[in-house]
Amino acid sequence: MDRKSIIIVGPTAVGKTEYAIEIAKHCGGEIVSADSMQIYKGFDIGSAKPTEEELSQAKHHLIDIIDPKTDFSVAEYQKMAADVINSLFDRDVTPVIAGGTGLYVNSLIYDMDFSHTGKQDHIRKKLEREADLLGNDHLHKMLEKQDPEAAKRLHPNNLKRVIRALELIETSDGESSLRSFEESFKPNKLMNPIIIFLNRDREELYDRINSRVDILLESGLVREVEDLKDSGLSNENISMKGIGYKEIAGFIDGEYDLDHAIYLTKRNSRRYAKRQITWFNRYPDAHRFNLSDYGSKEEVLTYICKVIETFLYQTGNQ
RNA sequence: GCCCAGAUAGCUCAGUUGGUAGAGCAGUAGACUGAAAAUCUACGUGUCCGUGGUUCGAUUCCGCGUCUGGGCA
Repeated sequence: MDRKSIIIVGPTAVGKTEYAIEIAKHCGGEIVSADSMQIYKGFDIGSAKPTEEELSQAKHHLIDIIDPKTDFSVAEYQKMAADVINSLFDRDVTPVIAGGTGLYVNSLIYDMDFSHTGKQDHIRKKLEREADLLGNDHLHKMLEKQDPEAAKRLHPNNLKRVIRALELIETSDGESSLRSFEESFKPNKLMNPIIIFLNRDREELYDRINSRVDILLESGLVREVEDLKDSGLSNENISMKGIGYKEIAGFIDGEYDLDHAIYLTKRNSRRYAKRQITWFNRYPDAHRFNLSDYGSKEEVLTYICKVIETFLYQTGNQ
């Protein structure tokens, strides 16, 4: 039996959800989300989760399952996704992995190893304090002494990364170090994926992002953020750092007016889309589709499905 | 109609004692191994409103025009 999977990636608001559903229907697959916000319970409007109607059209996994008060990370995602994907393979169902979180997708298609030390809160806090007192360069110099390779890759101002690297050294007797992207560029042999990279002309994409933010507000985004805060979530929770959430939270806290919150949400979504495109541009084997080049959704789907069919019915020889 | 102020990057504006210009924001490009919707790095762009004059040289000074604010009638 071939263990083949389909991966749909692309920037926010490009239309991944609807295309993933069509593709899943077309090849009898089930959708596995690779989205770091849609995974949280209660983050419905701001993360643009699929609607009830969309959910009923294809089975979705890894959406709406994590308590937003807990700290979640790629490591957990990788494990959960692997379980889901394996169970789909067992049932001879094609996984259609869809989402915009590049690191999550990488954790599936590349051999990324998260078995070493996890997050170490006390060390992290200590180092953060040190950076505060002595400056970013100080921590970077510390890292340089103990792991020159990692230090070379990390800019001193990228505090989170520098701290993470030091955290690894402190907890593992210098054994493990922060590994580079290149080093882990080995494909995960269990996956055998075909990657579909959906994009649009920049101007059109930005128009879609801007008007989607307006729609999210009309659908009650402010209310959703208020409810989340009432339920005990604070701005410090990782889940609340999502675009649309942190900006509206600032408005609710009285830092600025709603118009400014909307402006920030739109701008940050645009910048995020830009970063996603940069990330997915690194996938050498991705099949790219610029949706702006086609007359209709049906037309694109014809082409996409053709590519997928060729892939699925190739006899696997891995 | 008269008086005053302004017109410079996509936007808001600074500046050039006359030698064709720079900040913020927007934008563009990139990095990424346990926060990733996070975090970090790098980079432009210009008929300096038009027109005539003074000048070796005008975006800068002067005249006229146009437009935009504000005031007075």
